[in-house]
Amino acid sequence: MNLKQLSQLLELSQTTISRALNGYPEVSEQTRLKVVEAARKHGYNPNSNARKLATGRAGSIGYVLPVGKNVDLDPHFVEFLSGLGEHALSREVDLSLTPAPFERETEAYRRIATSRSVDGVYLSSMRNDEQRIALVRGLGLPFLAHGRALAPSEGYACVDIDNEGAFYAAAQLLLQLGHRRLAYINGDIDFTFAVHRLNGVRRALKDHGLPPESLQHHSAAMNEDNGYRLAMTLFRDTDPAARPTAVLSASMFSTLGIVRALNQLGLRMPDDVSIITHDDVFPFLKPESFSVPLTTTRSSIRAAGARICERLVDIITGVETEPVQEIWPVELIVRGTTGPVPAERKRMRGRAAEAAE
Amino acid sequence: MNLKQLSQLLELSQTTISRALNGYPEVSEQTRLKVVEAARKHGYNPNSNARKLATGRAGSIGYVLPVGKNVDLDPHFVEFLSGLGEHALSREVDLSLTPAPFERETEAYRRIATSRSVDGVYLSSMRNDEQRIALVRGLGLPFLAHGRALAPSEGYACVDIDNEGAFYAAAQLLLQLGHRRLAYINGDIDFTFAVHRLNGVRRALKDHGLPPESLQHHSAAMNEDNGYRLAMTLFRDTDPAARPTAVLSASMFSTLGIVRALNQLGLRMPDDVSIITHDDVFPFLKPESFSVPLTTTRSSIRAAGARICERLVDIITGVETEPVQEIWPVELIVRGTTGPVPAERKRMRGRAAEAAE
DNA sequence: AGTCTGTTTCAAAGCGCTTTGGCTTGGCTT
DNA sequence: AAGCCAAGCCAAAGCGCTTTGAAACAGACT
Repeated sequence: MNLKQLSQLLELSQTTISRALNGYPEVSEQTRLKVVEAARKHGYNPNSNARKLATGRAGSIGYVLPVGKNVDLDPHFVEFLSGLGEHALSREVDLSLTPAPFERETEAYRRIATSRSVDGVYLSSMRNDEQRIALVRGLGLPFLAHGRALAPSEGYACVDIDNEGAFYAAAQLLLQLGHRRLAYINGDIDFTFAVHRLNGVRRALKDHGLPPESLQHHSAAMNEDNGYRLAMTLFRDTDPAARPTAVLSASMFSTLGIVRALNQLGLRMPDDVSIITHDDVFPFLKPESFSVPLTTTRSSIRAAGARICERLVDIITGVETEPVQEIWPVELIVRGTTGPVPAERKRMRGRAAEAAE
Repeated sequence: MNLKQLSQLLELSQTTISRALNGYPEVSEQTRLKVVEAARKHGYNPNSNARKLATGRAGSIGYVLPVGKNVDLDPHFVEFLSGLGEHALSREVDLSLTPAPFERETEAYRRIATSRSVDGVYLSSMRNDEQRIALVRGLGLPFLAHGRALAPSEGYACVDIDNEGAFYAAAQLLLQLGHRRLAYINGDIDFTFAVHRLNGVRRALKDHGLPPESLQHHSAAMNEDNGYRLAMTLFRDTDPAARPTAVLSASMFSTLGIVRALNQLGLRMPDDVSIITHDDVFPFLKPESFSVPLTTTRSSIRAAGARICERLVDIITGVETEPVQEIWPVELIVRGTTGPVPAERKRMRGRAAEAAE
């Protein structure tokens, strides 16, 4: 059933049917009702490709899906997608994923843009040497970034969290608890979020008058393996006197591994080691689900997905005109894995003992 | 730059250009070269919507994304997506996600079908009361199911793993190790995979002449929380003599929780409790990444994604005509969490002691 | 020279929708 | 009675591509 057939059936012009269904005012309420009813009854739906061609609007937002034998779509993506979908629903937009290996990414964006298959794209996993902003802008493709680039640092729309602020606050808490030797098990430093977070930690150290050497920084993909491996290096292979007393972790996955290493080495949280982890709010892995509930910096990646969909649609439809950089604050939630530095703890126990005598 | 402009530029008809670019034989090699070169140079890409309209092919496969405030897109999906994308790449198909809340799912499929926005869909998370197969078939929408329905049990194309066989083998191993009281922490029993797995476990028990009561079966969404909660119920709240000595777990996420509970209760694997888990092969959470490496049944959900994309394209293009049900075998991989039943273990230690005297 | 065959090109007709511009109609003003 | 306006409808022209059917041309064969 197409428009022509329906129009013949109703003995009305295609124009009228189209207008009736799309809510234009030039059609009487009476005919509109008749049309809508008939369309429902005969299961008529406009052919989306014809409509797209006629309007020039695709009604969908695009994403270039990085794929390849060794590329893992990480769970952050699906959580983000969840949020995006949640909002997409209310705006009736679809999501079009174009798989592309890293080396053909540019080509993929180019194709998306010139073939007009989507109205706009969102970019995520921003890198330090980010090329895509210039690319899609040059292609005239509306876009919204999840995260920020280092350069250009302004002049484009984005949604990001205050990574630097979050890790500044986290490091500050540890410093206030007396910790003087910190470790940070960061994500891949090629990504800007990792850079921002590191900046936050370093700034906190500096503000406390500590030298850069008081931080041991490791950067690697955020997964259990790396968390375990790096924690083992930190705590097994180093001089106990030089060991960090607190660890910042960029992800709950890394932390799974860190906790495993600590357990294996017989180190306890927070008595021997304090931990603060960034929590992206995964429904399937919660900070409370650890042997000791994790102290975390928290920001829902899903909420970001929903917001990004919302704003991207606004950008596409021209509601949002100026490129605004929206930076979300991040909560620091203290649970069980943060405590006074061991020496301090000992001293306090000592005092308590004295008092008891 | 569109076809018309390019044709004027080259002083050739649109027909010739179109044919040259699409590899039809009716155009001389010389002009083809000229056309291809000019297209590349001017960055011409056919408008995808116009092409879709003209050909009637969408060049993309669809998926109805379940969303809603309380619906979690689980990590299985993203892994699956990874595989799908990997293959989609080589076939130049896109992936179109249509978000829909559960109660409007039917409507979403209907809309997808009548609007011809995709060439076919894949269905996943098959339920016991599966309605979608009849629905999409009725709509004339080519499809491929990931997993099987209970009814209809045949007559449609699917890719599934041998869930029953896998859990039969897993239960059998435990029984051979002397375990007589098993627990199975299953996924949501509304899904067919959970039913198949339960069938496998029950069949193994029966084949060993054990009564149904020797299995404690719990069904819940597969996450850390539920794993922890159910394991606590099994091991803390029950009479030690009636406690299961081995646990089957449907997912690594559940197992994270189970292991946490066991740790907390001071029970050790495999000395006190044996565990076998199903492993979907997540890159970010591996069976080796547990305090004791997990014995697992293994099947890559990512590989399934790739295969499903491949077959769905075949189905759409008419290469695959008969609906084949492809059932993949599942490996059982013995690692550290499976051992003899505690009593047996004690007896063996007793023997060893006797022998030593 | 005339016919035939095969190659290469083209004009034009869709695909199914939206949208422009114009046409009727009836009611209202002057 | 003539003129005007808004409301409601329509025919037709796109949107940018593919594909059909026909034409033009060259070379080969009578």
